[in-house]
Amino acid sequence: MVKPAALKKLLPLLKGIRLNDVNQIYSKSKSVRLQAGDHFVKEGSSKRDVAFIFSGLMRYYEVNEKGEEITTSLAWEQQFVAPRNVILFEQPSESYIQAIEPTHLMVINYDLMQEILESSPKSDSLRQYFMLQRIALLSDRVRSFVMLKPEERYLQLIEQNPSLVDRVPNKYIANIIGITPVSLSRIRNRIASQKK
Amino acid sequence: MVKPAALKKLLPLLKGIRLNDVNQIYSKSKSVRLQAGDHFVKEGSSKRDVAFIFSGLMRYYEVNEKGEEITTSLAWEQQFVAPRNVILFEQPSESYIQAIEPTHLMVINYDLMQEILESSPKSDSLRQYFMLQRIALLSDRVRSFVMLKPEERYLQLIEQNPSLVDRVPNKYIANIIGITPVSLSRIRNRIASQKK
DNA sequence: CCGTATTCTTATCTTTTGTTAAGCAGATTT
DNA sequence: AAATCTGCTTAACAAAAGATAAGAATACGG
Repeated sequence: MVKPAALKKLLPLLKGIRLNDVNQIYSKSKSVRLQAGDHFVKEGSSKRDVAFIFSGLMRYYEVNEKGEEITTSLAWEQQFVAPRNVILFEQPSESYIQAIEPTHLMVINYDLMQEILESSPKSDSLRQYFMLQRIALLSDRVRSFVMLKPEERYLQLIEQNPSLVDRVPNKYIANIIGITPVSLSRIRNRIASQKK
Repeated sequence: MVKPAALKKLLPLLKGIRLNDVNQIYSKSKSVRLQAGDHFVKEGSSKRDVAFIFSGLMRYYEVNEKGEEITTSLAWEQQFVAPRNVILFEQPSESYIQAIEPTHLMVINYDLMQEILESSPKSDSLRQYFMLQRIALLSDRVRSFVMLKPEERYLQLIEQNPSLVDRVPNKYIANIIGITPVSLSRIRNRIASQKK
C-alpha cells in the first residue's frame, strides 16, 4: 500500500477514472524503494508487474553479445516502467530495468490493474492517452536517428531534458543516442570549444 | 466508394467491429489510385485524412535544411498511413507521404471514422491493437539504432522484410537505417565479398 | 579524510562513414 | 534506336566514430 501523500502525484494522470477504481488500484499496489543499482526487472523475468515512478530515475539496458551493458532508455518521475516483452508479447523480458538514483515506485500487477480498470468508463481513453504519448516519443526518437547527426541528437536531448545532464552518467546518454561514451566525450569537447 | 473485392483485405483487421459500422465507413471513404511519385500528403498540409493501403508501396519523407529528401519510413499493403503531426498533435504535417509504386488507397477523414466507430463496442480494442502494433514496431526500430551497427540494421531489415529489397530503391533503405546511400552501397559490397 | 572505484577525458590508431564526383547500368522517353 | 534520366557503384579524400589504453577528475565507502 502506498502513502496518500505520494499518491497525489499520480492523480492528475488518472482524471476521469472513478475514485473507487483508483482506490482499488492503490490498495492492490505496493510501495517499493530502490537504491541506485537495484533492479526492478531482470533479463528473463516474466513477472507481469508495472511500476509508476514517484521519484527517482531508472534505466533500461540490455547486455550485448560482447557482454557490454547498453542503455536503451531512461525513465523518471511520473512515468511508468514495464518490461516491454512481457506486457506486449507475453515473453520473458529482454531488458533489465534498474534504478540509477534512489527511486520510489508504486508496483502493481499489470493484469490486475487492467481488471480493475476494465469496468471504468474512462479507462480506454486513459490507456489511449498513454499509448499516444509513447508513440509520439518513440517516433520522435526514430526521427532523430534518421534526420540528425550524433552531435545534433545530443543537443536535442539535453535541450528537451535539461535536468538529465546532471542526473545521468554520460556513458548512458551516449548509448541513448547510439554512440560510444568516448565519442560523446569528444562531441562535448567540440561543442565546448566552439562556444568560445 | 471502394469496390467490395478490395474490401476483403481490410475485413480481417476489423473483426469485432459491427458490420453496419464497417459499411458506413466504406460508404464514406473514397478509393484513390496513385502513380509512383504521386503524393497522398504534402508538407504543411492539415487535411485530416487517413488511408488504408490496399496495394502498393509508399514512403514518408522530410526535406532537411540542405534540401535533401530523407525517407523516414515505408508503408505497404494492409497498413494505414496518416500524417502523424496532423492526427496526433493537430499540427501541419512535417512529412510528405508519397507512392513509390502504383498504389491503391482507401481514404477517409479521420474524425469521421472515429465518429462512426465511437459507438461500436469493439472500437477501443481495435484502436488499442493498432497502437500496440505501432509501439512494438517503433521500439524495435529504436532498439536497432541503439544496439546494432548499420550493417546489422541492414541485414535485420532485409531479413524481416525480404520483399522490400526488390521493391524499394536502396537510397530509401539507406535513409531508413540512418546512413547515406553511398555507405549502404559499400556495406552491400562488403557483405557480398564476405560471402565468397 | 584517505583510499578505492567509477566515470570522464585525452591520445593513438583503425575502421567506418560522409562528401563529392565520375562512370556505369538499367529504365524511360521521344 | 538514340538520348535522357535515375539509381547504383566506385574512387579519393576528409571527417567522424570505434577500440584500446592511460591519465585525470569525481564520487563513494570506510
